[in-house]
Amino acid sequence: MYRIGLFSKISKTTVKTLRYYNDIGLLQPAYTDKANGYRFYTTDQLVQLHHIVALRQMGFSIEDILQVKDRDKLDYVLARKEAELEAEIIAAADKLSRIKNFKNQQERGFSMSYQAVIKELPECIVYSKKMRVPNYDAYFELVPKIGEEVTAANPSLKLAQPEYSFIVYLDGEYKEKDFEVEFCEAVESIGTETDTITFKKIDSVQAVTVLHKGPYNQLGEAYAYVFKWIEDNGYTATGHPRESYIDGIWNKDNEEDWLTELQVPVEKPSK
Amino acid sequence: MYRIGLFSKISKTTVKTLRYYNDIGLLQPAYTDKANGYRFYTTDQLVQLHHIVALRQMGFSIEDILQVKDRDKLDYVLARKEAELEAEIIAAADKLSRIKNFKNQQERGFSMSYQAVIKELPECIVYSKKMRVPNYDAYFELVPKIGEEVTAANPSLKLAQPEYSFIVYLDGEYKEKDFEVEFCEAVESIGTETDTITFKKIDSVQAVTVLHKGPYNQLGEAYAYVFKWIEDNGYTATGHPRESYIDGIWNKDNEEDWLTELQVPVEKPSK
DNA sequence: ATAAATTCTCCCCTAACTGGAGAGTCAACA
DNA sequence: TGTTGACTCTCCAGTTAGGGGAGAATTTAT
Repeated sequence: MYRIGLFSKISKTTVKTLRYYNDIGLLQPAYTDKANGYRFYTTDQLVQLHHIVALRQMGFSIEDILQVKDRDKLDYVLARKEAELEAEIIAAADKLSRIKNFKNQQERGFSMSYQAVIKELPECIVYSKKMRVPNYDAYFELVPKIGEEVTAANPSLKLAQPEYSFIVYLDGEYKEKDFEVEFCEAVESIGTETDTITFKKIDSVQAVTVLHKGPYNQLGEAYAYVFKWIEDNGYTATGHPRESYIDGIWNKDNEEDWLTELQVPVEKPSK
Repeated sequence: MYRIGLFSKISKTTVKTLRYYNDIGLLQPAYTDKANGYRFYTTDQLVQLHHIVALRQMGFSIEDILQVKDRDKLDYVLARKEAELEAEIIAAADKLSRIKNFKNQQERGFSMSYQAVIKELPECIVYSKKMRVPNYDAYFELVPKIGEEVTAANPSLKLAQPEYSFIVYLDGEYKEKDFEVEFCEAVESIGTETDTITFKKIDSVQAVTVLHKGPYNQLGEAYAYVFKWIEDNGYTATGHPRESYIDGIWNKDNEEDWLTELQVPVEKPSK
């Protein structure tokens, strides 16, 4: 019979941990003195504790170890933990990749410091209109007219909150002039369509996003950055990029203050 | 100016998180209404938050991000986090390796279920005697005599607490009879040596340990297990194995109750 | 005017312990 | 026998990065 201090040295486990394991019922001392509360351990507990530590070193939580006392659940818990660890390695490698990418970008002293963030874009309902425009300015002149057209056909239709309007480039590549685009604006519900305007539900999707501050003719840099980022970090683009307009001519006079979020749907290939 | 709910949707960040970031001073709203405590955000905060989220997705803690506001510390924090992530990947791979090893062992239905645990063996002072013995029984008959010899030369010398005596095999390989061994017993301080007995300090060392319950002639299985484990899990043995005697003839009559901890100093090769 | 939605603060919860306070207990030494 | 000093006890608070929920106040919509 060893008292807790000696047993802690034999087992190389702290006294605090032994008391904690006692409290939560993971490892009971062989005997507890009723009068003074002293815990007494034997080599039986040493064997049990050795087993517990072995499982802890495999990464199991204490909850898991309590479960595993039921031998039937062992296989299940083992398999689950294995999958968890594999996911953990992937997640850490992903972070590492981002950091290396960031350091690289710093060293090269990119003119603008973009930051990629992965988000889940929630599903939404939009009305959409496809068109060919010669340049950005022409596009932004058209937008209010589209709004009027939709309101004419759907007088009580409301825009979604927060407002979310974006453009999708239908050309295979990025262009600065004469491009085929689809304008989308999120609304609360599906309305009645017109010749040129359709409604659709867009499913939620994972996307890498970048904020671009400044005029639209510099968006090219943001595109370059984000597509390089996607490649460098082992993702794959799975949809058309969206430009979501946050601040623009409608609320900021100075082009330098315009704010746009570039969103590119991506997936991480499993292997 | 957006209220918190709307801003939370725009930024895809929960209201709870925004309030928390406000509390800890990571992201202040543009304006807080004194009368009702309402927080108001602008697109300025959107840009800041985007940056924060990017750093969080690289794995930085909030503490780190607060530090990084001081641009000088950025490089240092980046490098440290990189090292941490690499260590994390190694640790997870290590756990995974142990689990796979454990599953394997289960399937093969090993006769005895050994469990390997890695521990730091603390430094200690021992007296030591080298000798050649024909077998275990002869060895255990000699041990008390060594004790007497040491006590004769050092009447006031005390054994370390907990008691720690072990045998080191000096032959290159494991043998069951006629082996060259070094007997060591931990004591409180260095004493005066004799012809055959020397004192030395043993540095702390990392070791993989296995508990063996039963008679000594079955220790061979434990050796086989532990050396296979070392190889399977990518470690390297860096010293002689020690047998530490916990329960034995001196306190247990039945051989089946004897308990021995096999300790093999190891290192994890860095690459 | 009333109902519904939004926001506020405050408190508790997480995992696996660690650190410390204050009090009681034990063994050794003078 | 008294007194240290070592040991042990319980209880409380803190760690991360928020999540859940209560109850109250305010704002918005009907």
